[in-house]
Amino acid sequence: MSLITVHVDYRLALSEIKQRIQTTQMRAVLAANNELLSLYWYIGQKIVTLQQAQAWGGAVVEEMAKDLQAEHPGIQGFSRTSLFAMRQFYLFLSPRFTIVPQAVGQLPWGHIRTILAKIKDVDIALFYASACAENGWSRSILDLQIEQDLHLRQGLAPSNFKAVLPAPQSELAQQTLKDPYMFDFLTLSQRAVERDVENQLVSNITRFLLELGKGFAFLGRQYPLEVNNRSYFLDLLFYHTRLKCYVVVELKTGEFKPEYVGKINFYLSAVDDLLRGEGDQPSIGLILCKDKTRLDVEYALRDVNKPIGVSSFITKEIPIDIQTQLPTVAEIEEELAGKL
DNA sequence: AGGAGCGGAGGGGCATGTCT
DNA sequence: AGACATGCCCCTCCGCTCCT
Repeated sequence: MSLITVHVDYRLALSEIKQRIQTTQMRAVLAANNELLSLYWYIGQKIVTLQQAQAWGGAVVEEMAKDLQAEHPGIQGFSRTSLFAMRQFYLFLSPRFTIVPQAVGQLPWGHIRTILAKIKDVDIALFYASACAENGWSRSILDLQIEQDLHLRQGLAPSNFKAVLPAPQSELAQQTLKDPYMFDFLTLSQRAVERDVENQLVSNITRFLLELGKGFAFLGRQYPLEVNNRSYFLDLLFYHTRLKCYVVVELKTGEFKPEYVGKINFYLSAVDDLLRGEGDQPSIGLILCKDKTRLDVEYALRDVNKPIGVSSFITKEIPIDIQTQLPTVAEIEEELAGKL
Protein backbone atom coordinates (compact mmCIF):
# COMPACT_ATOMS: atom_id res chain seq x y z
CA MET A 1 0.00 0.00 0.00
CA SER A 2 1.44 3.33 -1.00
CA LEU A 3 1.90 6.23 1.36
CA ILE A 4 -0.62 8.27 -0.60
CA THR A 5 -3.35 5.58 -0.22
CA VAL A 6 -2.73 5.42 3.54
CA HIS A 7 -2.96 9.17 3.71
CA VAL A 8 -6.27 9.26 1.81
CA ASP A 9 -7.75 6.42 3.91
CA TYR A 10 -6.76 8.21 7.08
CA ARG A 11 -8.27 11.50 5.96
CA LEU A 12 -11.50 9.76 5.03
CA ALA A 13 -11.72 7.96 8.40
CA LEU A 14 -10.97 11.17 10.25
CA SER A 15 -13.70 13.10 8.47
CA GLU A 16 -16.18 10.27 9.08
CA ILE A 17 -15.37 10.27 12.80
CA LYS A 18 -15.68 14.04 12.96
CA GLN A 19 -19.09 13.83 11.35
CA ARG A 20 -20.15 11.08 13.77
CA ILE A 21 -19.06 13.19 16.76
CA GLN A 22 -21.12 16.08 15.47
CA THR A 23 -24.30 14.07 14.88
CA THR A 24 -23.95 12.37 18.28
CA GLN A 25 -23.58 15.75 19.97
CA MET A 26 -26.63 17.03 18.15
CA ARG A 27 -28.67 13.98 19.09
CA ALA A 28 -27.62 14.30 22.72
CA VAL A 29 -28.65 17.96 22.81
CA LEU A 30 -31.98 17.14 21.15
CA ALA A 31 -32.61 14.29 23.58
CA ALA A 32 -31.77 16.48 26.58
CA ASN A 33 -34.08 19.20 25.25
CA ASN A 34 -36.85 16.66 24.82
CA GLU A 35 -36.38 15.45 28.41
CA LEU A 36 -36.58 19.02 29.68
CA LEU A 37 -39.78 19.67 27.71
CA SER A 38 -41.27 16.44 29.05
CA LEU A 39 -40.53 17.70 32.55
CA TYR A 40 -42.20 21.03 31.78
CA TRP A 41 -45.18 19.16 30.32
CA TYR A 42 -45.39 17.03 33.48
CA ILE A 43 -45.21 20.06 35.80
CA GLY A 44 -47.85 21.86 33.71
CA GLN A 45 -50.10 18.81 33.92
CA LYS A 46 -49.62 18.60 37.71
CA ILE A 47 -50.54 22.26 38.17
CA VAL A 48 -53.67 21.92 36.02
CA THR A 49 -54.77 18.76 37.87
CA LEU A 50 -54.22 20.36 41.27
CA GLN A 51 -56.10 23.47 40.27
CA GLN A 52 -59.03 21.45 38.92
CA ALA A 53 -59.22 19.00 41.83
CA GLN A 54 -58.83 21.54 44.61
CA ALA A 55 -60.35 24.56 42.86
CA TRP A 56 -57.11 26.42 43.47
CA GLY A 57 -56.07 29.48 41.55
CA GLY A 58 -52.74 31.07 40.75
CA ALA A 59 -51.76 31.22 44.37
CA VAL A 60 -50.74 27.56 44.19
CA VAL A 61 -48.41 28.41 41.29
CA GLU A 62 -46.87 31.23 43.30
CA GLU A 63 -46.42 28.92 46.28
CA MET A 64 -44.93 26.14 44.16
CA ALA A 65 -42.46 28.55 42.54
CA LYS A 66 -41.29 29.68 45.97
CA ASP A 67 -40.95 26.13 47.31
CA LEU A 68 -39.16 24.79 44.21
CA GLN A 69 -36.73 27.70 44.19
CA ALA A 70 -36.05 27.22 47.91
CA GLU A 71 -35.55 23.48 47.36
CA HIS A 72 -33.18 23.91 44.37
CA PRO A 73 -31.43 27.24 44.87
CA GLY A 74 -28.96 26.55 42.04
CA ILE A 75 -31.46 25.58 39.37
CA GLN A 76 -33.24 28.24 37.36
CA GLY A 77 -36.46 28.03 35.39
CA PHE A 78 -39.01 27.54 38.14
CA SER A 79 -40.17 31.11 38.67
CA ARG A 80 -43.82 32.04 38.84
CA THR A 81 -43.71 33.14 35.17
CA SER A 82 -42.05 29.91 34.02
CA LEU A 83 -44.55 27.73 35.87
CA PHE A 84 -47.40 29.65 34.28
CA ALA A 85 -45.79 29.06 30.88
CA MET A 86 -45.58 25.31 31.61
CA ARG A 87 -49.23 25.30 32.57
CA GLN A 88 -50.15 27.10 29.36
CA PHE A 89 -47.92 24.72 27.34
CA TYR A 90 -49.81 21.71 28.72
CA LEU A 91 -53.29 23.25 28.43
CA PHE A 92 -52.67 24.30 24.82
CA LEU A 93 -51.46 20.95 23.48
CA SER A 94 -53.02 18.35 25.79
CA PRO A 95 -56.42 18.24 24.04
CA ARG A 96 -54.63 16.88 20.95
CA PHE A 97 -51.54 15.16 22.34
CA THR A 98 -50.64 12.97 25.29
CA ILE A 99 -46.92 13.75 25.09
CA VAL A 100 -44.85 16.61 23.64
CA PRO A 101 -45.43 16.47 19.86
CA GLN A 102 -42.36 15.65 17.80
CA ALA A 103 -42.00 18.98 15.95
CA VAL A 104 -42.33 20.91 19.21
CA GLY A 105 -39.82 18.66 20.99
CA GLN A 106 -37.03 19.93 18.75
CA LEU A 107 -37.49 23.60 19.71
CA PRO A 108 -35.83 25.47 22.58
CA TRP A 109 -38.15 26.49 25.42
CA GLY A 110 -37.88 30.19 24.52
CA HIS A 111 -39.17 29.51 20.99
CA ILE A 112 -42.09 27.51 22.35
CA ARG A 113 -43.02 30.35 24.69
CA THR A 114 -42.97 32.76 21.73
CA ILE A 115 -45.31 30.51 19.74
CA LEU A 116 -47.64 30.02 22.73
CA ALA A 117 -47.81 33.76 23.28
CA LYS A 118 -48.63 34.61 19.67
CA ILE A 119 -50.59 31.71 18.20
CA LYS A 120 -53.98 30.64 19.47
CA ASP A 121 -54.64 27.81 17.00
CA VAL A 122 -52.95 24.42 17.54
CA ASP A 123 -52.59 23.61 13.83
CA ILE A 124 -50.99 26.96 13.04
CA ALA A 125 -48.71 26.56 16.06
CA LEU A 126 -47.61 23.15 14.79
CA PHE A 127 -46.98 24.65 11.34
CA TYR A 128 -44.58 27.22 12.84
CA ALA A 129 -42.99 24.61 15.11
CA SER A 130 -42.09 22.33 12.20
CA ALA A 131 -41.05 25.21 9.94
CA CYS A 132 -38.84 26.52 12.73
CA ALA A 133 -37.26 23.12 13.44
CA GLU A 134 -36.71 22.48 9.73
CA ASN A 135 -35.15 25.87 8.94
CA GLY A 136 -33.29 26.41 12.20
CA TRP A 137 -34.75 29.88 12.76
CA SER A 138 -33.59 32.02 15.67
CA ARG A 139 -36.25 33.48 17.92
CA SER A 140 -36.22 36.85 16.17
CA ILE A 141 -36.65 35.22 12.75
CA LEU A 142 -39.52 33.16 14.16
CA ASP A 143 -41.08 36.38 15.46
CA LEU A 144 -40.74 37.96 12.02
CA GLN A 145 -42.28 34.99 10.18
CA ILE A 146 -45.26 34.96 12.57
CA GLU A 147 -45.73 38.70 12.22
CA GLN A 148 -45.74 38.34 8.44
CA ASP A 149 -48.26 35.45 8.52
CA LEU A 150 -46.07 32.93 6.73
CA HIS A 151 -48.76 30.26 7.21
CA LEU A 152 -51.19 32.27 5.06
CA ARG A 153 -48.69 32.85 2.24
CA GLN A 154 -46.81 29.57 1.87
CA GLY A 155 -47.73 27.62 -1.23
CA LEU A 156 -50.32 30.13 -2.42
CA ALA A 157 -48.72 31.48 -5.60
CA PRO A 158 -50.78 30.66 -8.70
CA SER A 159 -48.80 28.33 -10.95
CA ASN A 160 -49.19 25.54 -13.50
CA PHE A 161 -46.94 23.14 -11.53
CA LYS A 162 -49.69 20.59 -11.02
CA ALA A 163 -50.37 20.42 -14.74
CA VAL A 164 -46.80 20.26 -16.03
CA LEU A 165 -44.72 18.59 -13.30
CA PRO A 166 -44.94 14.99 -11.99
CA ALA A 167 -46.55 14.51 -8.59
CA PRO A 168 -43.98 14.81 -5.80
CA GLN A 169 -42.01 17.51 -7.62
CA SER A 170 -45.12 19.64 -8.32
CA GLU A 171 -46.25 19.51 -4.69
CA LEU A 172 -42.78 20.42 -3.41
CA ALA A 173 -42.41 23.23 -5.95
CA GLN A 174 -45.81 24.64 -5.04
CA GLN A 175 -44.94 24.64 -1.32
CA THR A 176 -41.69 26.43 -2.11
CA LEU A 177 -43.40 29.53 -3.50
CA LYS A 178 -45.20 32.10 -1.40
CA ASP A 179 -47.67 34.80 -2.30
CA PRO A 180 -47.07 37.59 -1.59
CA TYR A 181 -43.37 37.88 -0.81
CA MET A 182 -42.52 40.40 1.90
CA PHE A 183 -39.68 42.58 0.69
CA ASP A 184 -40.23 45.19 3.38
CA PHE A 185 -36.48 45.70 3.67
CA LEU A 186 -36.71 47.50 0.32
CA THR A 187 -37.53 51.17 0.34
CA LEU A 188 -38.62 52.25 -3.08
CA SER A 189 -40.27 55.28 -4.52
CA GLN A 190 -43.26 54.89 -6.83
CA ARG A 191 -41.07 55.25 -9.89
CA ALA A 192 -38.78 52.37 -9.03
CA VAL A 193 -37.74 50.44 -12.08
CA GLU A 194 -36.84 46.77 -12.22
CA ARG A 195 -33.12 47.39 -11.94
CA ASP A 196 -33.63 49.37 -8.70
CA VAL A 197 -35.55 46.52 -7.15
CA GLU A 198 -32.92 44.10 -8.33
CA ASN A 199 -30.11 46.25 -6.91
CA GLN A 200 -31.75 46.42 -3.52
CA LEU A 201 -32.62 42.74 -3.49
CA VAL A 202 -29.03 41.84 -4.23
CA SER A 203 -27.63 44.23 -1.62
CA ASN A 204 -30.07 42.74 0.90
CA ILE A 205 -29.28 39.23 -0.33
CA THR A 206 -29.39 37.69 3.18
CA ARG A 207 -32.87 39.01 3.89
CA PHE A 208 -33.93 38.16 0.33
CA LEU A 209 -32.80 34.54 0.64
CA LEU A 210 -34.47 34.27 4.05
CA GLU A 211 -37.77 35.43 2.55
CA LEU A 212 -37.44 33.07 -0.41
CA GLY A 213 -36.99 30.21 2.05
CA LYS A 214 -34.70 27.26 2.53
CA GLY A 215 -32.93 25.73 -0.44
CA PHE A 216 -32.39 28.70 -2.74
CA ALA A 217 -28.77 29.11 -3.79
CA PHE A 218 -28.06 32.42 -5.53
CA LEU A 219 -26.21 32.03 -8.82
CA GLY A 220 -26.29 35.54 -10.17
CA ARG A 221 -28.08 38.58 -11.49
CA GLN A 222 -28.29 39.62 -15.13
CA TYR A 223 -27.10 36.08 -15.81
CA PRO A 224 -26.03 35.90 -19.47
CA LEU A 225 -27.38 33.23 -21.83
CA GLU A 226 -26.17 32.85 -25.41
CA VAL A 227 -28.94 31.69 -27.75
CA ASN A 228 -28.43 31.64 -31.49
CA ASN A 229 -25.62 34.22 -31.27
CA ARG A 230 -27.81 36.59 -29.31
CA SER A 231 -27.31 37.41 -25.65
CA TYR A 232 -30.14 37.32 -23.16
CA PHE A 233 -29.93 38.25 -19.49
CA LEU A 234 -31.87 36.62 -16.68
CA ASP A 235 -32.83 39.04 -13.89
CA LEU A 236 -31.98 36.59 -11.13
CA LEU A 237 -30.94 32.96 -11.32
CA PHE A 238 -31.07 30.45 -8.44
CA TYR A 239 -30.52 26.76 -7.99
CA HIS A 240 -32.89 25.07 -5.56
CA THR A 241 -31.08 22.35 -3.64
CA ARG A 242 -34.17 20.40 -2.58
CA LEU A 243 -36.09 20.69 -5.84
CA LYS A 244 -32.85 19.99 -7.70
CA CYS A 245 -33.58 22.47 -10.44
CA TYR A 246 -32.73 25.94 -11.70
CA VAL A 247 -35.14 28.72 -10.75
CA VAL A 248 -35.34 31.72 -13.07
CA VAL A 249 -36.77 34.86 -11.47
CA GLU A 250 -38.12 37.74 -13.55
CA LEU A 251 -38.79 41.02 -11.75
CA LYS A 252 -41.59 43.34 -12.77
CA THR A 253 -42.37 46.51 -10.87
CA GLY A 254 -45.77 46.91 -12.49
CA GLU A 255 -48.85 44.79 -12.93
CA PHE A 256 -48.71 41.24 -14.31
CA LYS A 257 -48.99 41.02 -18.10
CA PRO A 258 -49.58 37.80 -20.07
CA GLU A 259 -46.57 38.43 -22.30
CA TYR A 260 -44.23 37.97 -19.32
CA VAL A 261 -45.10 34.26 -19.47
CA GLY A 262 -43.88 33.97 -23.05
CA LYS A 263 -40.59 35.61 -22.17
CA ILE A 264 -39.87 33.46 -19.13
CA ASN A 265 -40.99 30.38 -21.07
CA PHE A 266 -38.28 31.16 -23.61
CA TYR A 267 -35.69 31.63 -20.84
CA LEU A 268 -36.67 28.31 -19.28
CA SER A 269 -36.15 26.48 -22.57
CA ALA A 270 -32.75 28.12 -22.88
CA VAL A 271 -31.75 27.23 -19.30
CA ASP A 272 -32.94 23.64 -19.78
CA ASP A 273 -30.80 23.35 -22.91
CA LEU A 274 -27.69 25.22 -21.81
CA LEU A 275 -27.41 24.71 -18.03
CA ARG A 276 -29.55 21.80 -16.94
CA GLY A 277 -27.43 18.75 -16.13
CA GLU A 278 -28.02 14.99 -15.96
CA GLY A 279 -29.78 14.75 -12.56
CA ASP A 280 -31.52 18.11 -12.67
CA GLN A 281 -35.30 18.43 -12.72
CA PRO A 282 -36.99 20.76 -15.26
CA SER A 283 -36.23 24.42 -14.50
CA ILE A 284 -38.91 26.52 -12.86
CA GLY A 285 -39.84 30.13 -13.57
CA LEU A 286 -41.04 32.66 -11.05
CA ILE A 287 -42.48 36.00 -12.10
CA LEU A 288 -42.35 38.52 -9.27
CA CYS A 289 -44.59 41.49 -9.93
CA LYS A 290 -46.13 44.28 -7.89
CA ASP A 291 -49.69 43.34 -8.76
CA LYS A 292 -51.74 40.66 -10.43
CA THR A 293 -55.20 39.21 -10.73
CA ARG A 294 -55.58 35.47 -10.30
CA LEU A 295 -57.73 35.04 -13.40
CA ASP A 296 -55.18 36.77 -15.67
CA VAL A 297 -52.47 34.48 -14.35
CA GLU A 298 -54.59 31.35 -14.75
CA TYR A 299 -55.41 32.14 -18.38
CA ALA A 300 -51.85 33.07 -19.18
CA LEU A 301 -50.48 29.83 -17.71
CA ARG A 302 -53.18 27.44 -18.90
CA ASP A 303 -51.52 26.05 -22.03
CA VAL A 304 -47.90 26.66 -21.13
CA ASN A 305 -45.82 23.50 -20.72
CA LYS A 306 -42.97 24.96 -18.66
CA PRO A 307 -43.49 25.16 -14.87
CA ILE A 308 -44.12 28.80 -14.01
CA GLY A 309 -45.41 30.54 -10.88
CA VAL A 310 -46.46 34.14 -10.36
CA SER A 311 -46.18 35.97 -7.02
CA SER A 312 -46.66 39.54 -6.02
CA PHE A 313 -44.37 41.24 -3.55
CA ILE A 314 -44.83 43.89 -0.94
CA THR A 315 -42.30 46.62 -0.24
CA LYS A 316 -42.13 49.52 2.13
CA GLU A 317 -42.97 52.24 -0.34
CA ILE A 318 -42.69 55.89 0.47
CA PRO A 319 -45.94 57.46 -0.76
CA ILE A 320 -45.59 60.67 -2.77
CA ASP A 321 -47.47 62.84 -0.26
CA ILE A 322 -45.18 61.76 2.56
CA GLN A 323 -42.12 62.29 0.36
CA THR A 324 -43.10 65.90 -0.19
CA GLN A 325 -43.85 66.30 3.49
CA LEU A 326 -40.43 65.12 4.61
CA PRO A 327 -38.51 67.96 6.28
CA THR A 328 -35.62 69.47 4.42
CA VAL A 329 -32.07 69.35 5.76
CA ALA A 330 -32.33 73.06 6.65
CA GLU A 331 -35.49 72.45 8.64
CA ILE A 332 -33.89 69.60 10.57
CA GLU A 333 -30.84 71.73 11.37
CA GLU A 334 -33.08 74.51 12.56
CA GLU A 335 -35.01 72.08 14.73
CA LEU A 336 -31.79 70.76 16.28
CA ALA A 337 -30.43 74.25 16.88
CA GLY A 338 -33.58 75.07 18.82
CA LYS A 339 -33.12 72.01 21.04
CA LEU A 340 -29.49 72.70 21.95
C1' DA B 1 -10.46 41.12 23.57
C1' DG B 2 -14.74 42.65 22.66
C1' DG B 3 -18.90 43.06 20.06
C1' DA B 4 -23.00 40.85 18.17
C1' DG B 5 -26.42 37.53 18.30
C1' DC B 6 -28.86 34.12 20.67
C1' DG B 7 -31.66 31.80 24.14
C1' DG B 8 -33.22 31.58 29.05
C1' DA B 9 -35.24 33.79 32.71
C1' DG B 10 -37.92 36.90 35.61
C1' DG B 11 -39.95 41.46 37.09
C1' DG B 12 -43.41 44.78 36.31
C1' DG B 13 -47.63 45.76 35.13
C1' DC B 14 -52.06 45.45 32.62
C1' DA B 15 -56.63 43.34 31.75
C1' DT B 16 -60.06 40.52 33.36
C1' DG B 17 -62.55 37.95 36.85
C1' DT B 18 -64.38 37.42 41.51
C1' DC B 19 -65.63 38.58 45.98
C1' DT B 20 -67.53 41.62 49.54
C1' DA C 1 -68.85 49.77 42.97
C1' DG C 2 -64.51 49.12 44.73
C1' DA C 3 -60.96 46.06 46.31
C1' DC C 4 -58.49 42.28 45.59
C1' DA C 5 -56.98 38.06 43.06
C1' DT C 6 -55.60 35.94 38.95
C1' DG C 7 -53.62 35.11 34.44
C1' DC C 8 -50.34 36.24 31.38
C1' DC C 9 -47.83 39.48 28.21
C1' DC C 10 -43.99 42.68 27.30
C1' DC C 11 -39.69 44.10 28.07
C1' DT C 12 -35.22 43.83 29.70
C1' DC C 13 -31.36 41.65 31.65
C1' DC C 14 -27.93 38.13 31.86
C1' DG C 15 -24.80 34.68 30.46
C1' DC C 16 -23.05 32.00 26.73
C1' DT C 17 -21.05 31.33 22.12
C1' DC C 18 -19.22 32.62 17.96
C1' DC C 19 -16.97 35.68 14.95
C1' DT C 20 -13.79 39.38 13.87
